[in-house]
Amino acid sequence: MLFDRSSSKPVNKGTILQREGDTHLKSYVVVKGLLRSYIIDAKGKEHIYMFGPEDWIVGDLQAAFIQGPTKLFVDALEDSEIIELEPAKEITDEMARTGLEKAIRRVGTLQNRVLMLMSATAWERYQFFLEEYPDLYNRVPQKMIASYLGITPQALSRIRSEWAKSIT
Amino acid sequence: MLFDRSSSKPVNKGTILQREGDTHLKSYVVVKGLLRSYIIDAKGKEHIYMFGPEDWIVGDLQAAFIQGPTKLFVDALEDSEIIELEPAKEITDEMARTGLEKAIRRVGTLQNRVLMLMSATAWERYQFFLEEYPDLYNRVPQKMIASYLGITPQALSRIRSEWAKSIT
DNA sequence: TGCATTAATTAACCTAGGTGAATGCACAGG
DNA sequence: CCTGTGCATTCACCTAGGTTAATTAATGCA
Repeated sequence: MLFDRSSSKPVNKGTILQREGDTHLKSYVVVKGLLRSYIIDAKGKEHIYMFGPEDWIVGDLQAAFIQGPTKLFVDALEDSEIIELEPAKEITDEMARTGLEKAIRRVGTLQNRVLMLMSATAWERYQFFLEEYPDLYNRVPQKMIASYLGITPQALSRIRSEWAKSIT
Repeated sequence: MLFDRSSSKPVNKGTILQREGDTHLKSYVVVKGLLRSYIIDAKGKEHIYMFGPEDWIVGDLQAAFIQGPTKLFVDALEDSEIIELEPAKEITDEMARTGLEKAIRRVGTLQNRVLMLMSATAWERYQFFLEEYPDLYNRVPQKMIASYLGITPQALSRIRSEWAKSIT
């Protein structure tokens, strides 16, 4: 899956690229840096849906495809370089093919995540994160890792300190 | 999304259509009846990944696409009529288009599920199930609903009895 | 450089939901 | 018609992780 890297544009850390309710959704190819997508639930709590380090594609595939409003926010956790993929009026055969591949890769990621969330303890979830995003554990604040795992920052801190003890 | 319903074949309740480790994976269009897919985790526990009532497509999209082995089992919870979609050697433009639509629909379902699993209490999960599969609550045993929600049958029983009390 | 804000840690306490075990039901097979 | 097996329910008990709050460590930012 190749993109024209010369057309990438810079976004500063903290920039919000997509908000809940937005339509005409783009997708974002991360050339450099780090994006994330997240929701804010009915109780006002933030839940990270996915991280987007280099080479990942971030966006709401589903809402973009059906041209409905999204529930997901997207913002930049680091100064980044991204390529914006415009929403298509007309889907070409070529687009369907590359889109299929992207969508299926996403299904795989989500499938693992669902199975993980249904069966894993907090400690196992942390292991899962370390495998899924090996280079992120010291790039993102722990409260965000916790949010991604569906646990509190305190619980994550506990896990890490027990783990540190266990290897002494 | 139309299929040739005349080519459907019957499967008996209890038939296992796909096992962990299988390759050359088919997808199954449910014409009538009910399938489910599930995993068995490292501790030997069964977790239902999705139900497949009428008009749903069941299978491991990801593993089928990359032609790897699956982690998912698929079996029939009722006597059913299904259409088997063979794994494709060559993906035509037409297949890419319909496949894209299926994959994206699946992404949407999984996205909701992830967000639900990360933020919802057992009671909220049950509500979610009732909305997602309105006609299934009295078609599948409660222990399977519990397995789908990621809670124990006892917890589901508690929820239901509290709910029954609350409407008295 | 200092001040203000946010992140991480730790500890005490609480609660939702898990575990194990007992009981009653339902229905499948002989 | 009986009997076994598995499902649902209920209860007592337990524990992982949530909550609240205080303390310290980082990280802006002026």
